[in-house]
Amino acid sequence: MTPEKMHGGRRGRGRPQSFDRTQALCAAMRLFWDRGYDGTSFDDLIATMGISASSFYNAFGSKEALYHEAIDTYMSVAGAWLFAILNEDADTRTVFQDLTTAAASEFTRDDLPAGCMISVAATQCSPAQTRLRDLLASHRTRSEDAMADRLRKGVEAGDLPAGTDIGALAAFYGSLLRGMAVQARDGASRERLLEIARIGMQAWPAGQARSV
Amino acid sequence: MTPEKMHGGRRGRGRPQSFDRTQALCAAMRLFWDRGYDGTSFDDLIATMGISASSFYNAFGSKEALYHEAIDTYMSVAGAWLFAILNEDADTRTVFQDLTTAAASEFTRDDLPAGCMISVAATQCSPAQTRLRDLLASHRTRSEDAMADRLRKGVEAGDLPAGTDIGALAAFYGSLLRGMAVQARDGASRERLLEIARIGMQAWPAGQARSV
DNA sequence: TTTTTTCTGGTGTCATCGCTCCATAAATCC
DNA sequence: GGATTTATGGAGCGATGACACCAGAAAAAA
Repeated sequence: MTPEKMHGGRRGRGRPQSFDRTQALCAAMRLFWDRGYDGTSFDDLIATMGISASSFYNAFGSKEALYHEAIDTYMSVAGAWLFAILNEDADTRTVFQDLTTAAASEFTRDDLPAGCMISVAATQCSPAQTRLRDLLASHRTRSEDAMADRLRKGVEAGDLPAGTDIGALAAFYGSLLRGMAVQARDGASRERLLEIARIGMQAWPAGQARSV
Repeated sequence: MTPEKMHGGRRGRGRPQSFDRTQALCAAMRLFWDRGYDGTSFDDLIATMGISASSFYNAFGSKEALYHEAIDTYMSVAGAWLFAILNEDADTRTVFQDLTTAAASEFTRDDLPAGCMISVAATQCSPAQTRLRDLLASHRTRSEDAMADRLRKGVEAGDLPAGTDIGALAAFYGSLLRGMAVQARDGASRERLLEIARIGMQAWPAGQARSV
């Protein structure tokens, strides 16, 4: 085990890295986000990250290891809004309203690639990438489970009818978010995504005031 | 221009093909459907199709040309249910109800790959595949436009309120279908997809009886 | 300064990918 | 049957992908 490649601690003995690891990782994340795993070549990566092949290999181990790190970074940084909103202290309906509208905004930021890095990744891939596919699918499941948990709390709090099908409702909003991610990648505007979000909230259980 | 590689007419002059072109095309379609364009290699293709490299190249021209043919085949065969339902002579709400439930069934057939070949394809790809990405995106747009057209007829027929935002509603159901396609690829059951479809129909405009 | 430890650029390697060429086999037309 | 036309199998090609190695450079520790 190497001693974690000096995390800020900066007390290694030899020559220090000439590049910012975090920054390089972020650059890689954006590239993977935009082009997917297969669509991003080794050469693209080191060019974008501004480092040499050996530095790359030395600092990140392999393309696949870097992808894992990029996913983790995405989950804890760029995709953190989802879990943050699910932990909001608000009415359950409000939480999901915020969730869908935030998705519309986050999927169309002009400082980041469109859509979501996880939502649609590795749904079609070669048998050699089964591990990657499973990883991505598990992340999707995790997001959906988090939504289900929040819905369950909503039922307990009386925000939702007792008989509400938690799993189905979470799957519905999960589907909607993933569909919105595809739309975003196809170039849909933020306004269009907000309209989709608004209509999606019309499906919220039990009688609300409705309008179209 | 070669004379269309003898379509059934069987009146070419030289040695006849030893394989069924349509059947080989179908096999290729399934492989592309399952693994995507990048995830499907030349060798995978000719192995599955049961032909040699030169036969492949002779009969289909290139991997990309074959992909185009596979997409066309999908649209006119495996994905035909969508347009068929949109042309049904029924109440607009019924049409969309049928659409979403049919999607649940079609996305989980046990004789075909899960999900949809078009919905989620090439959303993340290398710059070299911009053409492919645009092609897929245009197919998605076409499906959504077809839904919008049907909704417009619904407004004209009085099935929907005059002020209905056609584009937004079509985008909503487009998103839902694409999300369902991802769920299907991740292994969601037909029942789960039907639940998603059912909830999606709760978002239908104007006061319907509602229950969860 | 010397030693030690680590980073860095450049080059090389091995596999795979999509594709092509060529000699040959198998049909049809005369 | 002979000529013509087309398909087939097999070998191989150039490009690219991901990775590995090595000699040298640079900084901390002694």
